Amino acid sequence: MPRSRPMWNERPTIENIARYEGQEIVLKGWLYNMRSSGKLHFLQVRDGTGVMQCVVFKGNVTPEVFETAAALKQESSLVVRGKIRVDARSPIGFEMDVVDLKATHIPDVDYPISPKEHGTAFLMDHRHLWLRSSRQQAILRIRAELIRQIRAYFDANGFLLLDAPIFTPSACEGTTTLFETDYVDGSKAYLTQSGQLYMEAGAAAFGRVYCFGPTFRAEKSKTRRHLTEFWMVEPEVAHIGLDEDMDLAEDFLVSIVQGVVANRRKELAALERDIAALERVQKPFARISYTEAVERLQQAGMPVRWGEDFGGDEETVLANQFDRPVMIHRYPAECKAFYMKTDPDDLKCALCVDVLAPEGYGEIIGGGQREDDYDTLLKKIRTHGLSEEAFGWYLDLRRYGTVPHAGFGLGVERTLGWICGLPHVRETIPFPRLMQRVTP
RNA sequence: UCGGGCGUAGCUCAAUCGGCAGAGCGGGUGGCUGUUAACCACUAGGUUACAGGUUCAAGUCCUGUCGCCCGAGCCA
Repeated sequence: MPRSRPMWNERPTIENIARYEGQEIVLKGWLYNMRSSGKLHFLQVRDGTGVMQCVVFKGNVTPEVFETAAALKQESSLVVRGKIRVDARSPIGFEMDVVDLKATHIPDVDYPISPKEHGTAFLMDHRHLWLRSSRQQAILRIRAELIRQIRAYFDANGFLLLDAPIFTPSACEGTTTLFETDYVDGSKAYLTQSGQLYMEAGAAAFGRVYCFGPTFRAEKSKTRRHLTEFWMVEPEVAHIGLDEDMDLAEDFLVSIVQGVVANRRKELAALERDIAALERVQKPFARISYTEAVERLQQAGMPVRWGEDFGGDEETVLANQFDRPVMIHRYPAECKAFYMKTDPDDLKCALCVDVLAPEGYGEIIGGGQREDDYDTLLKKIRTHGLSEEAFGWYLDLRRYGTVPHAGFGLGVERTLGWICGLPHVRETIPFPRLMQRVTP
C-alpha cells in the first residue's frame, strides 16, 4: 500500500538539500533572520540541520502569502513550499524559490536574541534560546561527535560499558567538596565525584571497563575551566601498569581528536578553529616526569620547588613547550590521591599521570596505576584519615585475586573546549551548571 | 574563602574636572526586485542595580547591600 506521507526520516532537511535540486519540496522550520526589499522577502530559514535562504518574490506568490512573509518575526515557526535551486551566492550553494508559505506561530513579543552582539551573562540567561544560534549548534554538534568517538574507541577495543552510581555513600577522595542530598529515612547521600573506585571493581570482573556519566564537584571554583556538573569518561584496565596506561591515553586521545577532525571539519571551520593544530595531535606524545617538569619550569624562570603541585600558570608554561598534549608522570605521592600506587623505584612518587592539553587548556586527563596491595592500601586509608569501614568493599578487591591495574578519567568539557578553541567551558555543555548558575 | 574589576534604553556601549541622559543595534511606520550584520527616512523607548550620605548640583565622589565577571586556592 502506498503511503500518503513520507516516513519521519524521509523528509527533506537543509543538511541534505542537494538531493532535492530542481524539486519542489516542503520545509518545516523557524525564521532565523529576514531581509526585505520591496517586492522581495529573503527568509533565512533554519530547520535544526542548517540555515537556507528562502526567497519570496511578490510575483511568485499570492498577495496573502506575501503579506504573511512580511508579518513574520524572528523565530516564527513556519512551513515553506518551493523549488530548490543552485545559487552561487548562497553559503550552502542552494536557495528555495518559495511558492507557498504558512506561519505556524508568530511570537507576540520580540525574540530576545537579536543577530547582533550580546554579553555572555545575557546569553546564558537565555541559554534555552541561545541553543538555536548557529555557533552554539556547531559546538554542540562537535560535542556529540566527541562523545560518539569516545564510545566508539572503547567499544572497539574490548571495553565493557559499566555505569557507575550517581549516589555515593561518601567521598571517593576524602578532601574535595561534595554535593550532599537527602536520602531515604533521614540518611545522606552524595553526588558522585568519580566512578573510578567502582570501575576498579569492574576491571576485576570484566578486565576492561569504562563508565561515562556526569560528575559533581561543589568546589568554589569560579574560573573558565570549571563547572559544578561535568561529564567524565573513566576507563579501567586489569593487568596493566602506568606505562601501558599512558599508551592507552595517548592512543585514545589521538583517536578521538582525529575522529572529530574527520567528521566535524565544517563545524570546526565555522568556529574558526585552527584545524592544523588539531591535526598535529599524533603519536608520540612527550612523556616527562614530574621531576623533569620542575626542572623545565625552573629553567623558564618559574619559582617552583619539588614537592609542590602545579597551578594553572605552571601547566600553561609546560604545555606551551609542546605542539601536542604532554604527559607528566610520577608526581610526588603527597600531591595525589590515596589510591595511587607508590613508585617502587622512588618511594616519594606515585605512579600517576596527568595529560595537559596544548594552548593553555590545562589538565584534561588524570590517572595512573592503583595500589593493589591490601596492607599498603589499608595503611594509606588510615593515613588519610578515611573510614576503613566505608572502604571495606574497596579493600576486598585487594583481598580476592588482586592484580596490577590502571586507568584514567577524561573531562569531556575541557577536552571539547580545547578542540573547539573556546575561551570558556560553559559553552561546551547544553545547560551549564556553575557556582553562580543553576538556571535555566 | 581571598584579591581585582564591572553594574546607564530590550541588547552592546558612550557621557571629558561633579554641570541638559546619548549612540549603534533591536522594535514600530514608510520606501526599494538580490539582500548576506542589507540599505534610506521618520519614530517610540530611562527608578543610571538597590539603600543612604556629601554637594547649589551625583551616572560620576563616599558608605553599605545585592548581582555578575576574571583570577587564586582546589580540581577534570
